[in-house]
Amino acid sequence: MKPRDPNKIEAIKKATVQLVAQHGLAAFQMSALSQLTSLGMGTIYGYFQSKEELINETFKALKAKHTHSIYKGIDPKGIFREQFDQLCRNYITHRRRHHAEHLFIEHCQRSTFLDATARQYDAAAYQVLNQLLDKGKKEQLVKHLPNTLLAANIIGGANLVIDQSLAGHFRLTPRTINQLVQMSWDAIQH
Amino acid sequence: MKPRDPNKIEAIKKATVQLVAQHGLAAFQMSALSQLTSLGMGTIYGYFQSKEELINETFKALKAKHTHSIYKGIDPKGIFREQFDQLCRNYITHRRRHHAEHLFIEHCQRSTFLDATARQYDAAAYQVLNQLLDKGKKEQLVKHLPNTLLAANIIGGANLVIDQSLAGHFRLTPRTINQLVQMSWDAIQH
DNA sequence: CGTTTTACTGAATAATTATTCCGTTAAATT
DNA sequence: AATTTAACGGAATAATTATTCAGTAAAACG
Repeated sequence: MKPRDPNKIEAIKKATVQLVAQHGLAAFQMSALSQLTSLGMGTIYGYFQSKEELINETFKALKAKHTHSIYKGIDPKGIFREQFDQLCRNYITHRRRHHAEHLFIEHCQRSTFLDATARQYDAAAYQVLNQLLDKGKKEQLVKHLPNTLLAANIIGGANLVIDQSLAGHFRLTPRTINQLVQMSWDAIQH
Repeated sequence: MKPRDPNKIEAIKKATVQLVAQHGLAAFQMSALSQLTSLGMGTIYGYFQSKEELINETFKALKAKHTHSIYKGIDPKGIFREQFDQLCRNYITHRRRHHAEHLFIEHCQRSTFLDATARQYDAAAYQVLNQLLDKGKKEQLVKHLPNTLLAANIIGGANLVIDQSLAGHFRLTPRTINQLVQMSWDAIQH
């Protein structure tokens, strides 16, 4: 019975991300979604059973996509410092380019909308970073601290800077990105 | 006409913080607030004109309180490294002890609830940190980078670690707090 | 072409949730 | 203690917002 036009599915998800990123989950209404997509209410409910399902499906799709694309382009045989650099840059670039998606994810994580399946998609995202940090420790390049601590410094710092930058309070240039990565490196290096 | 019992005002604000921190602004309902405070709906509306006013008043009160208490206990004549340490520790301690309040603030900041007045309370919070960083640069102890970059690393890292810790994924001990502060120092030091 | 099937629309309905308002209780004043 | 005044509770109402469904258009099929 369900229609299955992939273009519409994607359009609906995309608009959902945009609206939630812009005004928060609290203000996200199906009627606004209908307007933004120029689709009737009924059409949207043809593709998603409920608002909750829509949020969860959108979340899972994004999370899978992100996990995949942040960890690519890293030479598995390269030297550690270069791998670290590449990873930082990937993350920064990705978060800047897909900022609305990251905001959407964070809104969801702080809400009660997500079901159990969706929450599982979350843990997987840190796996490759952990492996990299472990390798760095073995080579005596990285402090022997819990990965949680190391990762928090890298990710947390980057997130705040990027948010400031996209809010117009700071200008991110190739130069300042270098400085940011260097700071993270100084923080974790042995 | 308005009743003015300060105990009730505080009780209402406190419950608001708790509920929003727990389930997000999207799920925050006045009826839940009535239940948690054991006050009738009418009573709450005697103290606050609307849900929106309630959120804004609660936000402003918290923001003012936090800004004040995070920057205290720092010896203005002490040496820089000790001031930096104290500030980091203040922030970490405060965010741990008042985690729900910090979450509430972040939920508000990402929403459309806040009015113009409330948003002004936000900028003031960074002022003392900026002064400290400027001093550090003058003494050649801190990298000559924009404060936004330096601050983001300190605050961003701490936030993530504390959130992980309160979610039960990591144990913060005096030892790991030291390590966290040391990482921040390594990140910003010249 | 007529017929059937499928997708779509959006006003109508249902469900949820903010807000009001009046009866009641407690406190203050005389 | 009688009377006035202020605070409170919570069911009733109003407003908002999710969801449905009967009608319509478009596509697929013979």
